[in-house]
Parts: sequence; structure tokens; C-alpha cells
Amino acid sequence: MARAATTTDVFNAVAEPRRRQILDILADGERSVNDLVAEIDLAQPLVSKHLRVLRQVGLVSVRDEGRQRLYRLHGPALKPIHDWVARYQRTWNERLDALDELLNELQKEEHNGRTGE
Amino acid sequence: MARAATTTDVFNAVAEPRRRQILDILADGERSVNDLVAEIDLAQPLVSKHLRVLRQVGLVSVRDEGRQRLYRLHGPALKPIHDWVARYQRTWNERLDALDELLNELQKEEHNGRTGE
DNA sequence: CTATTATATACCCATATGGGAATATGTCAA
DNA sequence: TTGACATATTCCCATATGGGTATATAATAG
Repeated sequence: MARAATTTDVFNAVAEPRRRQILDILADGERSVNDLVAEIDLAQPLVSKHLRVLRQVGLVSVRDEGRQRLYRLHGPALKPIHDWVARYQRTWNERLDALDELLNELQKEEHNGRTGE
Repeated sequence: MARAATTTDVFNAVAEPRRRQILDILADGERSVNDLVAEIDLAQPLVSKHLRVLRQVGLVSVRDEGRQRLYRLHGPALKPIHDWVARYQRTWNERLDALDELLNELQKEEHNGRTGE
């Protein structure tokens, strides 16, 4: 076996800098393939390939508009990564514990003071 | 060029499931190589190889103890991933905007009420 | 229908991968 | 010193990669 396939999971898909770059651009809004080709310095076929990977792991969706294909970011697919990393966040952010308490506090208030919203 | 080297950045290092598994174990505390070999089902040389990658990107540190080498998690190395993903978090967590406001609020209080702490 | 534009796919290649097995290195014990 | 234990390194291999170039497919224009 070589490395795990990039299309297998989001972690691998996002490990490639070009693909993160594409996502960063799409975060700003829908783009056609040529738009992306213009914004990053990469040949069109390569952009298409990266988009394919991103599509396969659910990170982007496509919409046909005439002869263009408009790609749109689908952020929720990143949640697994976020969830995994978040478990380690306390390692570098000591304020998180305090925030935890605060959130619990607020949740309590929400339950008491606004019962029935 | 093939894929970017795993040792290049944290994103690639963490793209490998085995390495995430190792980190997950180390999150519980220091471990020797053999401890890790026992906990995940993988041959010792492979564990050593994965540890090497993790060391190279700063995700773990080593400490010699007799003939053992104790590996320890170094969480802050994950911060780049966290920071990158966090930018997209609003996509799936609508409550974040509210939290933003809240935090700003608190920061203001902190500046006014406790000036000089 | 043909040409042009937009995108995707197929092919080739150099390279890094992760697993496996064997072996080297390092450390302690007898 | 010799042997057992712990870990790292080296070698080989099958495979997936990402880039490049050429080409296929799709859609619109003329």
C-alpha cells in the first residue's frame, strides 16, 4: 500500500496546499473553473483534478450554468477536522477552560430565564 | 513531483490515520514506542517511522529514559490546522456569530471594569 | 453543421508513500 | 564480554500521487 488515497477522507484532501488554496478562494463565493485557473497559477486540467478530489470528499458542490461549471464551498465537510483538532486545542489555549465554564453558565441561564423560547 | 512530502507540514503529517491514532494515544500521556506498538496494531518499525514523521513536524518530542524512548505530544504544532479550519467554522455553526458578539462584550468589560489587572 | 469556448478525462512520468522483513544501534543485565 | 531488550534504519515493493500535455466531451455562437 502507498499512502491513503486523497479521495478517501477530508484530511487527505486538505493536505494538499493547492486544494486549500482553492477552498480559500471559494470561501469568498462561487467560482467557475476558469476563474480559479486565473486566480491560482495552475493549468486548467490540474485545477479540474483538484476540484474532483474536493467534490469526492464533499468539500465542494457544482452547479451547471451554461457551459460553465460553478463550484461552491461546502464547509460542513470540514467539521471532522475541526472536531479532531479541537480536542487538542487546550494544549495551546489556556483560556479555553474558562470559556467552557462561561458557556455552561450561559446554558444554565438559557434554560432558566428563557424557558419556552 | 508526486504528493507533497508528509514531513513538509503538519497537514500532511496528520493526514495519515495511523499518525492521528498515535497522537490520540499520546494525548493521554507519554508513551514508549513499545507501548504504542501494543496499543495500535502495527509493527514496531512502522510505529518508529510514523513517530519520526511526527517528530519532524514538531508534533511530538522525545525523552530518553534508559533504553526506552518516551514520546510526548506537542499539541501547539496543531495550531496551524486549527486556525485554518476555524475560518470555515461559521459554515456549520450558526451560533458562532452570537458567540463572537459575546466575546467582544466580555473583552470590553475586561478593559473597563478591571483596568490594571 | 462547424467553430469556439469551457471543462473533464486519459495518458505518461518522477517521486514519495506505507507496509514488510532484515538488520543496525543503543542500553542494560549477568 | 555476551546476551536480551528497545528502538531506529535500511532495503524492497506496490501503489497513489500531482504535474504536464493531448484529447475528449459539452455547450453555445455563427
